[in-house]
Amino acid sequence: MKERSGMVTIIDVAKEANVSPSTVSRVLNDTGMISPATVEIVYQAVKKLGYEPNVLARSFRKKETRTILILTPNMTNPYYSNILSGISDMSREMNYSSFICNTTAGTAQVKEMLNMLPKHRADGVILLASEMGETWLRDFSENYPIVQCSEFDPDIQIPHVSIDNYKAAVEAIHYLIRIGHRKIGTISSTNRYLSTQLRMQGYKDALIEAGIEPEERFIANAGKDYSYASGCLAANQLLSQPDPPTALFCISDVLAMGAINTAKKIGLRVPQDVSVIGFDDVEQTAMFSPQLTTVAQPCYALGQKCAELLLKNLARGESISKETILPHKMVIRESTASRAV
Amino acid sequence: MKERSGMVTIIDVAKEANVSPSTVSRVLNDTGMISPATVEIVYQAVKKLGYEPNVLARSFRKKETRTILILTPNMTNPYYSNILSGISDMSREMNYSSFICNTTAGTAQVKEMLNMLPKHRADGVILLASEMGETWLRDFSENYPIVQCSEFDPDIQIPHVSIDNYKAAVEAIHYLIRIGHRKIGTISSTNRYLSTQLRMQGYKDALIEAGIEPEERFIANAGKDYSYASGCLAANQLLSQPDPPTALFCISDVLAMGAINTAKKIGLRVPQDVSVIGFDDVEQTAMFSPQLTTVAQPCYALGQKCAELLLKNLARGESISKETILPHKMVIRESTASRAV
DNA sequence: TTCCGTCGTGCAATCGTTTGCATAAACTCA
DNA sequence: TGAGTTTATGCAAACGATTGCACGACGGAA
Repeated sequence: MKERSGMVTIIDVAKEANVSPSTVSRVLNDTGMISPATVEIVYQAVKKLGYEPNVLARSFRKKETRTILILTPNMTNPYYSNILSGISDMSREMNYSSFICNTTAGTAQVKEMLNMLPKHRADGVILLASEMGETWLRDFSENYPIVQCSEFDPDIQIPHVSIDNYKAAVEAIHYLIRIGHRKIGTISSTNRYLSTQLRMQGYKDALIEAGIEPEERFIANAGKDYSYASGCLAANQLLSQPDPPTALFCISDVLAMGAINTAKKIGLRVPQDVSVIGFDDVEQTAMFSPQLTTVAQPCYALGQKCAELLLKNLARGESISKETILPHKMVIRESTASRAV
Repeated sequence: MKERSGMVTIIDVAKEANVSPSTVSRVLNDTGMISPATVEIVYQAVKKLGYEPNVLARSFRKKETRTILILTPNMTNPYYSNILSGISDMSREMNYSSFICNTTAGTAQVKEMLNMLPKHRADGVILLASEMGETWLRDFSENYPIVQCSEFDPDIQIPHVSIDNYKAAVEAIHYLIRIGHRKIGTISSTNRYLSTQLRMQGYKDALIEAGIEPEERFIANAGKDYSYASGCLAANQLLSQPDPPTALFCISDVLAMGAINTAKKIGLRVPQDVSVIGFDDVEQTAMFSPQLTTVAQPCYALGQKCAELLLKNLARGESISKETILPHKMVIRESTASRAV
């Protein structure tokens, strides 16, 4: 790699254009009044010298990085990667860059990464998937711009964007009941996400509302990781008991796929013997066979919205509304079938 | 959000510790000689005031951002997201941050993003999936540190990390031949990736080596996007002809899944009637049914290696070796079966 | 004691922009 | 024509860290 050709600064441009650095700066930033003639001259000098403003110097002076931090527990999971994609694209659209960081290691790592804000390495942060009970977050949010995506803690009023998980669950169960199911199980999780709690509540309430008493034996918990393997395990527990459920509401698509493959292994046909509903609607649900019936979350839009809220606050000082709910949608495909009542 | 409590600078720390700012700087950076006593005093002052160095000022002065740029055509595709994850984790380990940018819009967008380097917004760049023929890249690489992941152009000598695609394809075809297949088709793509070209060459050479003449009618091209839908289309073309192939070598797992589901739709059983091999070994291959036989790429490690090479160059001035090949691996699962000869 | 090398520290310049203030020129309007 | 206003520009001081250079103190060798 050859030595970078002597960096050209705003001073060089000023000299070339026979004006002061201030004027060049004003032209480039379109701030202050400058005559059209000068503008033209400056642009020509910029072009002639191939000047590129030093973002570092600019950021330093203006005390803004035009960069946001995104913390995600995982970036290979399609649910998160779609959100990340939404955030990322919207950021660029609004002339911001974004640092995406895995925080697999949990709270300690989150805290460590959040230090980027006091260090002036980022202007604001979007948190994906924070668990409940992190009260220290409130203090942090009083000092720095922050938006939470999908998950939040109702007791800690931090601006957040999500879907209505309770309603979504209720709708899913209603649908199963409507097509004739009475013995409806669920594969939930032991994590501390609000969404998990709300979906469980929706599941129970919808059953009760229909006059069906929720049964403990129809409820199974997958691991915190929402992994395929733990979906298999949970499904096995539910389906291999005597008088098993005829329908399963899973709180994620991956879990649902595990459930379906497990059902097949046990010798049950999906959807003829058991119906399965997933949650999220990640791409692979349509490639899976049978194609998954699921509750679709607008992941990409969720991400976009988070970025939009945060950046409008950063760039224009607009305050961030505490709660934004985006619409979900039941997508009925092949993994559910009606049952003669 | 309340006003950030008056930022504390290195000068405040210096005052508190009764030393000069230079000394504080030297303590914090562990550069130059300072007495243990002073070190102690400075650290106490830092702690007492809750001082966080202003990264912006530091970067500006040192002319380094400790940030790398990663350009990917897509971040939701699990193949890429695993690489990104590897890069990302390794960067953090080496105390660097990374900007991840989608460059869906193609070359123009790549060029635009690469401008972050002359603008001093990043110190180096990792390119995922560059197509061949981008000769302007050579000039760029002479001025800035750059590493290419997976794809590169042999005519443009830029440091790169990848697997041996030719050999991998040859192995896959050998395997199919060994288990009794003679009519072997391939689903390739019309993109301009070197990997595509090499895999095609490997496919043909392996057949010829085994005394089988490659037939045009056994070769189909999916779209440039490697999408599921285009995999379905290509498979349909291949399998619905008279005397169809008994095995399919697909250049990506998603394509393979499309092929398998299409085969099923046509009424062919996989693997009994037709064997299918994928490429990449993304997570979902194991959740798919039948589980996919495929050529595994070490995506995460690929990413790690790229980051390691780039960062060692950035941080320690080590030169980057032009070519790094990581091992691939055939993973035999359920989508292939031997055929009575 | 004198000389020299090493150690520990401070001074002040510097990095490239932005921006508050001052000012000169050009207009407006009575 | 002169006073007041607007327009266009330059000057110089920041921003917060790092770092080359200088200097005093100290220790050991001659």
